[in-house]
Amino acid sequence: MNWPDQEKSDEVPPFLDNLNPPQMQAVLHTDGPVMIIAGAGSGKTRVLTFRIANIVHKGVDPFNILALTFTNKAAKEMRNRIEKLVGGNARNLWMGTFHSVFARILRQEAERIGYPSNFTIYDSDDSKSLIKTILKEMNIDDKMYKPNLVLGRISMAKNNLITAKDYFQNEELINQDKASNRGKFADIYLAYTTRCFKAGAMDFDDILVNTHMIFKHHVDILNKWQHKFKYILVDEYQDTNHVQYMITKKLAAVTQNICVVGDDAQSIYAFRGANIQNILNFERDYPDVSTYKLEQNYRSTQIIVNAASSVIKNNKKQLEKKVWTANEEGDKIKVTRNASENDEGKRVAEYIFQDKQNEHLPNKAFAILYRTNAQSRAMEEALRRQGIDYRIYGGTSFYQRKEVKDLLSYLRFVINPNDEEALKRIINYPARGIGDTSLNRLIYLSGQQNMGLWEVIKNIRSFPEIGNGGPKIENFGMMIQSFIGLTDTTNAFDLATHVAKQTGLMRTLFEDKSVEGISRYENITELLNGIQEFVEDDESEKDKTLANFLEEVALYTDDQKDKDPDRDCISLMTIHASKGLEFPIVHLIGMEENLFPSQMALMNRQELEEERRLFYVAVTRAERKLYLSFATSRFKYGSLIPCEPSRFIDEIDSKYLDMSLASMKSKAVYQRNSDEEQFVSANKPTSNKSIFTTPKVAAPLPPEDPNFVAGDISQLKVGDMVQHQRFGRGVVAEIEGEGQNQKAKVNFDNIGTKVLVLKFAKMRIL
DNA sequence: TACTAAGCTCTTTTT
DNA sequence: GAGCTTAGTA
Repeated sequence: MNWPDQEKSDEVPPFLDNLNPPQMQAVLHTDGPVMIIAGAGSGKTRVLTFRIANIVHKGVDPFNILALTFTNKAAKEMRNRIEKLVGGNARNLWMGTFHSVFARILRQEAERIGYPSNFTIYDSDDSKSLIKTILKEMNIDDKMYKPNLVLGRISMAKNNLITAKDYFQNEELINQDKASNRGKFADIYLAYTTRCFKAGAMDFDDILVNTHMIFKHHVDILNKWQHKFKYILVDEYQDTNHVQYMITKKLAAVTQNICVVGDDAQSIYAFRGANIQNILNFERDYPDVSTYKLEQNYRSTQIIVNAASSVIKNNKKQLEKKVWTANEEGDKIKVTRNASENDEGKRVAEYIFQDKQNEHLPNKAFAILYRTNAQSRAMEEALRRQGIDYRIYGGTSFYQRKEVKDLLSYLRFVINPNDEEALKRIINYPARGIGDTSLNRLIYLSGQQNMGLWEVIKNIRSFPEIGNGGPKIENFGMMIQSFIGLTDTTNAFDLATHVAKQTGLMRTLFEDKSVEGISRYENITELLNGIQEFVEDDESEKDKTLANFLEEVALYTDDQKDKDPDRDCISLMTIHASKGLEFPIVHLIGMEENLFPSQMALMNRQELEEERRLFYVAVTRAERKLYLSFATSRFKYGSLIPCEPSRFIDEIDSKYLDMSLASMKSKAVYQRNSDEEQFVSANKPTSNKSIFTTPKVAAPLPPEDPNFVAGDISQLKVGDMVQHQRFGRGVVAEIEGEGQNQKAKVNFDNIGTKVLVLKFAKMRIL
C-alpha cells in the first residue's frame, strides 16, 4: 500500500477499520509513553504492526523508528506484516532483536571504548571454552567452578551492570561467593572480561553492556541516537533485563515516545536475567503513561482460555487483568497417560493422523511442544513411522554444528586475528601437525613476550624454542596471511570458498564417506550456499562483507536454514520457542513432574511461578484443541526412571479435562508397570483432591553398588539367572537385537519384567 | 603427534 | 545415551 502525499492527520486511517476499540486506542495513541498489557491471543502483534504503520502514515520516516523484539522470528514476522501495510519502506525500520540492533550500533561506535569495529561475537560455546581455559590457567578446580555456573554468574552480573571492578567491591556478592566457597569468582570474571577485550570479542551480554557503557560515558553519541529514534517500541517488555531496561530508558529520555507491550503472565526468561519488575514499574518510571489493556482473547476456545487462567491464578505476583474470550466453548483438553516416551510418541502421532483425517487439516495446523529439546527424539521417530512430515525449530542450530563452526572460525579469524577462541579451533584442524605441545609453547611464548598469539605466530622465526612445530606454524601463519590479503578484494562467498578449499577442510570432509561424514560435507556446502545467498540477496541493504555475514550468523540462532518455508509440516519446538505463535491443534508432551515443571525449578517459589507462566504460554498457543500427555517412565542416562504426572495437570479445573485415558482406568496400566510401585509407595499422596493416585515426590533410587560393572555379559543366555545392581534377582526370558543394541528381557523376582540394554546394564550372571 | 578405547559426567529454557 | 576427557597405543 502506498500512502498519498497528505498532511499529517489525526483522522483514523482507513486501514485501521477492522481493529476493535481497545486495540484501536492503543494504535492511535502514538505520542508519549504508552504501555500495552496484552493478554495471550489478544492481537498484540497486530496492534504493534498497525501502530508502526500508523506512525509511518503520520509522516514519520521509518528510519527514525526503533522496534525491539526478543527473537529474530518475531522481528521477521513483524517486518513482513508491516511491509504489507506500508510497502517496501518498511525495510528502513530499525527493527530487530536487542542484540542485533545494538550490535549494529556498536559497529559504528565501539572504537570509542577501545574495541575494533570488526569485533567478534562469542557465542556460548566460545565463552565456555574461554572460561575453561582461564580456569586451567589459574589452576582452579572446574568441579567446584563449573564453567556453566561461572558463566551464569558472570552473565547475571553483566545483566545487572555490575562490572568486574564493581564485583570486587560488592560485599553482598563477595560474601555469597565466600559462603559457597567460591571466593575466586571475581578474579575469574575480571580475567574473562580482560581476555574478551584483548581478543576483540564481545559475548552476548557484552553487546548490551557495552552499548550501555557508550551511552553512559559519551553524551554526544547518546544524543545522536536519542534524536535519531523518535519512536521506540519494545515487544515482550516483560522479558527485558536490567541493562535492556536502562538502554531503552536512556534512548527514550528525550522524546518520551516509548511504547512497551507485554504480558507479565508470559514472562519466561528470568533465567537470563529478565526482570518482571520492569513492566510492573513502568507506570512509576513514566508517570504520565497511558495504559491500555487488551484482555479479550481472539485465539482460543473458552475451555483453553479458562484452563490456562486456572493454572496461572496460583501465581502470587501478577498485574491485574482478566483474560476472556467470546469464542465457542470447544473441546475438553485431552490428557493421556503413556507407559513410555515411545508410547507417547506413537499416541501423539496417531491423534494427529486422526485429526488430520477427520477435520481435513494440513500438517501445518499442528504443533508438538515440549520443555526440553531432548524430548523431540521420540516424537520424530513416531512421526516418521506414521509418515507425517515435521520440522524441528531450535535445538542444535545449523550454525552450532562442529564442521560449520570450524569453517566459520577460519572466517572469523581472518576478520579478527585476535580471536583466540577461533584460533584454538582451527590451528590444528584439519590436522597439520601442530599438536598440544606446540600450542602450549605458543601460549607460553605469548604470555612471556606479552604478545597476542597471532603476533607470536607471525614472528615464529624469532622463537627457535618452539621446536619442531616451527615450520608448520609458519606455514599456517602464511596461509592465514594470504587469506587476510584477500579480504578487501574478494566477496564473502569467494573468500569463504577459497578458505574451505585451501585449508583442506573440504577435502578432509569429502574423503570421509561415513554417513556423518557425508552429512558434514553437505553442511559445509550448505553454509557456502548460505553465504552466496547472503551476497546475492539485494533486498538487504546491508554491506555484503564477510564481517556482516558473521555477525548475522552469530546473532541468528533460532532459525534453522530451511529452503522451503512453505513446506506443509508439523512444528516441533520448545515452549520457549513457541512464544508468539499459534496453532489450531497443540500437543504438549512430557507433562511430568521434574520435567515440567523442571526439577531445577522446584527449589524456590519464584522459579516455580516461571514454570507456571511457561505452562500458560504453552496452553494458550492452541486455538481449538489441546492435548496433554505424560509418560509413567522414561529413560534417563541409560536407566529407566519412574515419572509422575505434572502438578500443572492437577491445577487445571477438572471440568475442562477429558481424563478418560489418564486417570482411573490407567491404574491398570500403572500397575502393570509394577517396578514403579517400589519407588512410589514410599510416599502416599497427601491430598485426596488429586486426580492422580501418584504422590508428588518420588522416593530416591536405591544406591548404586560399586561392585557391578556395566556391559560385559555377552555370553548371556535365555534362562540364565542374573543379579542386577538395583533390580535384584531375575531370570532372562528373551534376548533380542545384536551387537551394541543387544537387549535382554528379564523377569525380576520383585519388580516384574524389564527390558535392559546389555551394553549399559549393570548386572552379573549368577 | 594422532588415533582409539575406556571412563566419567550430565540433567532447562535463548540471544 | 551422548558428549567429552583421559589413558593407552601405534
